[in-house]
Amino acid sequence: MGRRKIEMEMVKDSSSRQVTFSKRRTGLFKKANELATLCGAQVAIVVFSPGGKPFSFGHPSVEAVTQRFLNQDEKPKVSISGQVGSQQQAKVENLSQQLNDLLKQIQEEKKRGEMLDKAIKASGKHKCQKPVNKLSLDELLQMKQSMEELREKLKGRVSEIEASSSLLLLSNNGVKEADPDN
Amino acid sequence: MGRRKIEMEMVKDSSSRQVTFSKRRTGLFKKANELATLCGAQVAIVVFSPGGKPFSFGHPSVEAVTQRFLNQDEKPKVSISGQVGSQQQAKVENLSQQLNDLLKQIQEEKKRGEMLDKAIKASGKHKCQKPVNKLSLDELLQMKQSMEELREKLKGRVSEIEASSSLLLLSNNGVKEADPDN
DNA sequence: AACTATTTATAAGA
DNA sequence: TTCTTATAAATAGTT
Repeated sequence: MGRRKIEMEMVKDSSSRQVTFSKRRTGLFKKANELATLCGAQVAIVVFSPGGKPFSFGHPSVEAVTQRFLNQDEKPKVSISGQVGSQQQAKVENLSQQLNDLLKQIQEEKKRGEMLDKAIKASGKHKCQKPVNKLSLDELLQMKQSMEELREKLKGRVSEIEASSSLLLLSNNGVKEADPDN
Repeated sequence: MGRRKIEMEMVKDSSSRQVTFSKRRTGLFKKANELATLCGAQVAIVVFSPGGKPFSFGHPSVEAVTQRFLNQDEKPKVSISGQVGSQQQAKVENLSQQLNDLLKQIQEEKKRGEMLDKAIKASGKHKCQKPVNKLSLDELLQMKQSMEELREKLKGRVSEIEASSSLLLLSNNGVKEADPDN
């Protein structure tokens, strides 16, 4: 977005990279602030510069966003209890199992996709002797579209789940704002 | 940045606000990805939509960045029954890792889908009007159906996992004891 | 979900 | 670093 278009790869010169980082970090935080203001959304960002320095942005604050889940519904404070602990453990294990299942099913879809590829190549090889008719081509295109839609949905859902897990992690540890100038 | 300049205040119309959120969230994540790529920086973002849905972006992952962030200014953390707490944390981390892997596979799938697109267009160029042999056509139709069925299964499964995530969050909330601000 | 007219971000340069 | 400016990119309104 400047005098010239730049390749999307690591800026080689260390000094230039630092300049780019500063400019773009400012831009990113500005965008985040706009998103929060315009949409009433809550946003939390943590960034480490190439030099390893931490920066953060939060609206209303990094902490507020990470604590949101906990403040959502009031829960009676439960003291340390082996029983609660094992319930948690069971839930984590159950969650892991479901993720495994999901993984397997996605792999199955991958196989099917590969078979689809073969079918298409095969029909192409025969040239016009046994070519694909319009109907089957439409079917293929439909199939492709539905697959892409599925992937998009999955991607979105997984992001949401990831966010949940991350926030859980944060809430268990506590969060602290970093000084942007350090 | 569009047809007209807009005021930096909450978009009043709920529907428009949702559209604006989607567009800008996409833009924000793209900017974050560029920052990470160009500068070799680590970035983590968590956003709540006006509707309350969580979204996240992370490079290399939200977990990796948040962990680093939390670890840098290490605080003596009061743990209920220290052992259980760290076990839970380890499990959540592992869970997050699995989710990351899922994301990667989905992205790989997307690439494959793009190649499929090319293949379909290529076969379409031949303008072959003759139908494919019955066997392969049946195969294609079968494949399409099974894929659609799989799609439904996956959608249901993801919903279950989301529900489990919520339960997990709630259960952990009940056990939390240490002050998150420390 | 695409499409443009504009605005905004920013890569170079000073 | 900060400012300037030519250009690339994001996006508001529209379809």
